[in-house]
Amino acid sequence: MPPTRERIVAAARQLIAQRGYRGTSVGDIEAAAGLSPRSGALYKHFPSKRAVLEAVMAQHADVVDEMRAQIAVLPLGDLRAELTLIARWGIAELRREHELTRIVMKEGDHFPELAATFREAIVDRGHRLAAEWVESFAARHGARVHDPAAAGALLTDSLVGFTLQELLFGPAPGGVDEDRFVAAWVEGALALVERLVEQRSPAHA
Amino acid sequence: MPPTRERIVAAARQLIAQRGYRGTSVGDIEAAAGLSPRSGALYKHFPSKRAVLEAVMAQHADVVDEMRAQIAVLPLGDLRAELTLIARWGIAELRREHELTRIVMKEGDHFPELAATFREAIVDRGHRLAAEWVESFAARHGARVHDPAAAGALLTDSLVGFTLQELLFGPAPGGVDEDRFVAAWVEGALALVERLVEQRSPAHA
Amino acid sequence: MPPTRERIVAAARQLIAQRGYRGTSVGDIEAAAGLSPRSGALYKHFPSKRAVLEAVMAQHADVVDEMRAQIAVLPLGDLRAELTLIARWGIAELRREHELTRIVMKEGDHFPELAATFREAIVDRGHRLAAEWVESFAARHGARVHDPAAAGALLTDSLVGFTLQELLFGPAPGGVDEDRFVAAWVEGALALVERLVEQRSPAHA
Amino acid sequence: MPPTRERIVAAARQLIAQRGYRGTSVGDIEAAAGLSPRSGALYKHFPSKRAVLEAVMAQHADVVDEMRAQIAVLPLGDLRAELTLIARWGIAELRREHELTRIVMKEGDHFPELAATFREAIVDRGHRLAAEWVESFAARHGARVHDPAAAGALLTDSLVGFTLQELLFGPAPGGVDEDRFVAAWVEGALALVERLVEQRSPAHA
DNA sequence: CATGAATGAGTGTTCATTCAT
DNA sequence: AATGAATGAACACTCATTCAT
Repeated sequence: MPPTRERIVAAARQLIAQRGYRGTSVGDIEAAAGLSPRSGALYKHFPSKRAVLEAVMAQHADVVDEMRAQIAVLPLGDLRAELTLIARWGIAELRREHELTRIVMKEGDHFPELAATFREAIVDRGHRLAAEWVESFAARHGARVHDPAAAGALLTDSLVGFTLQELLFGPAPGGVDEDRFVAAWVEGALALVERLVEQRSPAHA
Repeated sequence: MPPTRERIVAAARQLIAQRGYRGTSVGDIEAAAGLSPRSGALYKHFPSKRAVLEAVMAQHADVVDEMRAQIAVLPLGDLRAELTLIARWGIAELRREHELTRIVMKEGDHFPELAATFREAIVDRGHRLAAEWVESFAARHGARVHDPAAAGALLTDSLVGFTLQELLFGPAPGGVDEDRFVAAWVEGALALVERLVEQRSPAHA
Repeated sequence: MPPTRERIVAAARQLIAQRGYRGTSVGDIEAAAGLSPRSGALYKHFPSKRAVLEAVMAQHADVVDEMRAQIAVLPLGDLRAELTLIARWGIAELRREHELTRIVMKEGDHFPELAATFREAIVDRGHRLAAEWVESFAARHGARVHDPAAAGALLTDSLVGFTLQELLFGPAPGGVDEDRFVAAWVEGALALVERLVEQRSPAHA
Repeated sequence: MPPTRERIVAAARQLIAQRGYRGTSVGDIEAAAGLSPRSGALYKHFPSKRAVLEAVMAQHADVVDEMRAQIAVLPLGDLRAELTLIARWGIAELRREHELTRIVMKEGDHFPELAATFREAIVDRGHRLAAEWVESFAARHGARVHDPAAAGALLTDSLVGFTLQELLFGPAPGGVDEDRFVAAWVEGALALVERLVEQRSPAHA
């Protein structure tokens, strides 16, 4: 059994993601961590309820570091295959952060540093990665793109939008599932980058 | 001054969007509605706190109906102009629902009917509108599209993703603003639908 | 329809007997009196909730006066028949006062004058009547009784005990019903007064 | 100092007997139990206010068991002495249950199980004991009684009536005190059982 | 390190009462 | 005379936090 402190953090992350910060009582966390509920045992490990939430967010930095490592390994072969991989990987990553995302959605207003951390670690990084990919693609075709950041944001935000809706509402009954969405996204991405390269390369020449 | 009941609903919408349902006390709502706080005056107009939240969500149906009306008036001329208008209008609509969206993000878990209503009224409708637009565009070019629903979801979700991030984190400092995002979106949409039409149209063969 | 004031008193008596004073809200009384609940309409007729209770008790004096009149009419024939009549009439009277009795049981602590009034009007009167009957019976047999008040109390309190239990617990399932209780009471009363007369008359002679 | 739980039960019994269930606030009970009022400390020991009332009634089962033990020890010598003892003991027992009785009178409507428990534990038991006594008395004289249950109810209910009036109104000023009432009761009981035996015994024929 | 008891502030809700209409 | 809205004080109950053991 992991040490009590870690059990508390894990329990808190799960509960807060489900019920929100105010909706989760210290007693709930204690119970879920295997302590006797309402005993105050949590306070041997954290000075306050809020400190537990901060620990939950802090724990998150590690996760983000893992992500960075994985990204380097992306294969470069068939363009369509590459884009499909990117899309799937992005969705998977966002899903892995469901709980943290939920917490940010629920408590971001009250814990702005928390929201800021999350944005830098996940969102901004995603935008930057996508922008870099667009630029590198253009470079591979000897072209330059007018606004690669915007293109990156577009590619990223559509994945984010899809995932957040799934998170908020569950899978749509009769809606577009991941496979179809990814297929559409790949087609759109392909169309976009090819058009960007076409548009700009003649002008540049 | 609008009648008390309406003031209560307005106050509740704002407060709950900011602080969440549990974070907003009946006394807070009363105070914000110009009643004396902790007086229980709210209960002359609603049987419970929860009923206030339901009224907040109900109020929303009207908004959606307005949307439908506006959409019919969309001009059909220059394609790029049309898409720009669609994007701007979609973002504006989603922004208009910021508060409701916030409430759904914070309380969707606890009030599933609320989330379901929101999904049907806003998200699903958006998807359907976009899918219809794609199909009508293809029809205008005598073509058919493989998976118009997926294309519609893609177009919609990217706007949703953009707006939700803005909502969650505020405007990104040094990030992509609405103008640039819309420009990228229009380009992407254009590229996508043209490619879809080419791929599928018999003319292509 | 009787005037509002009377409807309020009637409604209050019933409700307070059922639910107690604190368990009955002004709104309940208003509703039961045909006024719109929680409107405060009661206060056009009474200065306070407590004043309503006082009016309920005051109304009671009339009832007691009726009792006095009936008692004179008691027939004097067969002794067993006479006692049976007394028992049945006593039980009936106590039952007629069920609601007031309930109120006294529930609220007597808080409204001592109310309890005192009730005692004088019902209990003490019963005791006195019974004592007088015992004495007159002894006189009819040319005897005197040692403690007619105690004998009267005994005869009265057994009826009271029977009725109060019925009131508190409802009719006992498989218990002794009114007919059997009255039969036993008559037998007991007969045995008692005959013994009292025997005991004392020889000593007196 | 007895443990907190017991102090709460004791305080609750007293307060509820005086003021009724609704008239007694959790804060009142806490204060009377030596806890800080309105602190919610009671909820460490009971899940709800109602549970406290139930504990008060449950406590009562022990008392009844004691009664049964005492009754077995009743001496069998002089009949008049035996009856006097029975009467005094019965009155004493009923007085010991004054608080519980008050609670049943005030709250029996709202807590029917409570009233039912009380009835079975106290009233029905009393009736049965008295009926058995009458039968055993008749048996001692080789006779049988027509309706021993009714006779038992008569003997019991007169004691109950006496005690309830005392409870409701306090000792009557200038009324019949316990000594005189008991004397009358013994005389009545004696007269009754002797008459029942005469009536029914074959010796009478 | 863990527990049970305690505390005081707070929550949603009810209610007697007042007042303008 | 009756109503609907408003008020402030109460109530049952919850919770974050502290402390002695």
